[in-house]
Amino acid sequence: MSREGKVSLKDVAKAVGVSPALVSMVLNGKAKQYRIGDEIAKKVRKIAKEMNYAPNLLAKNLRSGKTQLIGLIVTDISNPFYANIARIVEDRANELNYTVLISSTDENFENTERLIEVMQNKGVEGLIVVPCDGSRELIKGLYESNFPVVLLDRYFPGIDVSSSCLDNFRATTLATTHLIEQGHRKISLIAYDTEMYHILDRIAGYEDTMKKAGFEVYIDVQKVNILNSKPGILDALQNMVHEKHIDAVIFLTNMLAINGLYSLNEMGVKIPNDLAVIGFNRNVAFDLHYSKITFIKQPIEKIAEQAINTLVSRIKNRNHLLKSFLEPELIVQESSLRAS
Amino acid sequence: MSREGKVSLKDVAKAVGVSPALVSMVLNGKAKQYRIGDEIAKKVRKIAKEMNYAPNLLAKNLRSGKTQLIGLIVTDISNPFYANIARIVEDRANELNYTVLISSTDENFENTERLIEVMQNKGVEGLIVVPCDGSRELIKGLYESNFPVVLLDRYFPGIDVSSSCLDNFRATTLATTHLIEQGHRKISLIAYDTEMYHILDRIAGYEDTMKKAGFEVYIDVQKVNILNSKPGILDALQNMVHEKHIDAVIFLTNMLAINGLYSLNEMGVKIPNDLAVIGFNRNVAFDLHYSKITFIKQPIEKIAEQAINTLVSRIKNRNHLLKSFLEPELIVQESSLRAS
DNA sequence: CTGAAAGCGCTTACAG
DNA sequence: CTGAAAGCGCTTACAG
Repeated sequence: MSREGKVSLKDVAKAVGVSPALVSMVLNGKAKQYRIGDEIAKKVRKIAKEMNYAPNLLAKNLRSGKTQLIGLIVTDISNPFYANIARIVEDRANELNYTVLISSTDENFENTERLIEVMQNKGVEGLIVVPCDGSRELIKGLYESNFPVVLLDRYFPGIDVSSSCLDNFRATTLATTHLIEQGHRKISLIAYDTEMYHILDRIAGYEDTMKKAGFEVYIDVQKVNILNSKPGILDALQNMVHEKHIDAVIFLTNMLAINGLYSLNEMGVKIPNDLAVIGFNRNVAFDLHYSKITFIKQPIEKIAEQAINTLVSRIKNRNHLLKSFLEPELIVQESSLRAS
Repeated sequence: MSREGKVSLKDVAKAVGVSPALVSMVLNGKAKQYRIGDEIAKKVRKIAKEMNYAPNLLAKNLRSGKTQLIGLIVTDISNPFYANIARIVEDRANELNYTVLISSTDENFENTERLIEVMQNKGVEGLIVVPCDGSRELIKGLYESNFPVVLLDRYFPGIDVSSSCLDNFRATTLATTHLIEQGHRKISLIAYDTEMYHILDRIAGYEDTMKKAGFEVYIDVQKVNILNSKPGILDALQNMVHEKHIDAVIFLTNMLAINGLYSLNEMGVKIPNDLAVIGFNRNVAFDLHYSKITFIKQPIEKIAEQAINTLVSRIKNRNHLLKSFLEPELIVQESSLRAS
């Protein structure tokens, strides 16, 4: 016996005095389909309940070839952004009768490769993946082997894999436009060094807006190492503030913003008088900052729900493809307002 | 076929020209035990690798009666504290060859009850649970049915269930002592309204320290509603500051501290000059605050590792019981220093 | 309308 | 040393 004291289908069948097959049919809601008598069906349900019968999902899944398992591979589940995503994916998956397996890659390609394999061995029917730098071909391979995948937060243009992301171009367009409207001219950007399109699009939205406004001469994008961003950010900010005398800075991720604010505090830069600041994603630290930080808000729930819904559709229908780019919102607080 | 294109044990056996049983034994490292020839064993391993064989875990687990699955039930996985815990449990569980299922209860008893049942139906071999108010008997029942459980972050005295928690009494003892040493006398506490012992112990540590120091007359514990703490905290703080003229306040959870800092900002209270403050758990907002917030640091990694290690020991050995209370650390920053 | 049989992919006694 | 058989708990054709 695999689970001590657990009642099996057979036990119920014996108690009712019918075959296990009949019990299985009734309990799976196929009584009608197999034209099983109402009386007997009712009796089966009643006794199953009394006996506290719960199906052994392992057996059920083995037999049906379905595991009702999906995998969520993020860069780091302890990052609040992904923790929020996980919570929503979890809740929605449960509604849809799926169980979620979660793992973290730490932005590492080998980990990503390994985790995908591990998850597949565990029988996941599909994956939601936050891909890291260099994983384009890996994801493409998954797609080509016809395995259901949905990318989350980041995407690759040119391959037919579904994705659920922010409209990153629009995000920085909103932010940059707002700063220009506030009278800022020398606006700078702190990004990290990557080939990933979510960041490239954010940079493009900024550059495009600056050029359209006629400020191309001030375009200044500084890229730092994501795995060790603190020193890079401090250097970049010192250069921007002391040498280039910029008016405003947009941080392209939450972590860059947080580390950037540390650096600005250290440098004694006053926000927004010395420098206007815009951050990315909500963070309690933004609201508790002496100058409440303006930030780009991602529609986290929509991104997560879109991802899980798309994945499940894809699992059920081999031809489903959906790339969605969801609308950001600029939450204007004190840090970006024109110095008075 | 349950997984398209997947090679099964049988396929490997056929390719090698032996029985499935033999392949199973070799691949499970039981070649020696069953005295299988070195040659043949090597050949099996080689061909299995070439064919990219990966066992169907569903079948394996069904047959062996083990799922290698454990459940982690927290109050909210999107809470950074639990997200951090989850990350560590996840990593450690993988090392031990277990897969983790995660769910959130939102501090709700019915959810807890339901999730425990759902997880058991999914075949988890044990559970790590953050119990909510009112779940004492539920946990006791689990224990009595001999199901492996380890409580995390919170515990119940008087029942023989393993737990991995902070030494909460010591946490507030450290904090209160520090404030007294800084010359504060009218020290107050913001707690939430609960019967749970992690909070009661924190209160006790404070009261005990205050009494020993001879300040019983100033003992002032304010309890707020955890599910809607903002208004309660504001009221409490206004009362404390304006009526009782306290010198210092300790917030008993991270969330209380964050919401408390909002309120203090609104009230225009200056930290630490008007009021000394100590928070709970690390939070970036503490370090970015205009007055860096002193806080009680939990040994998150130890708590998480202890929980998973204890659970796995318990799964393997029916008589294993371990209640651990781990050492807090007071990280002293500006917010608690004596007004100069 | 209902039962007996086969089989999902694996492992573990049991023979030899 | 190795193979054939049974069985984990379930579901799905197949009979009747």
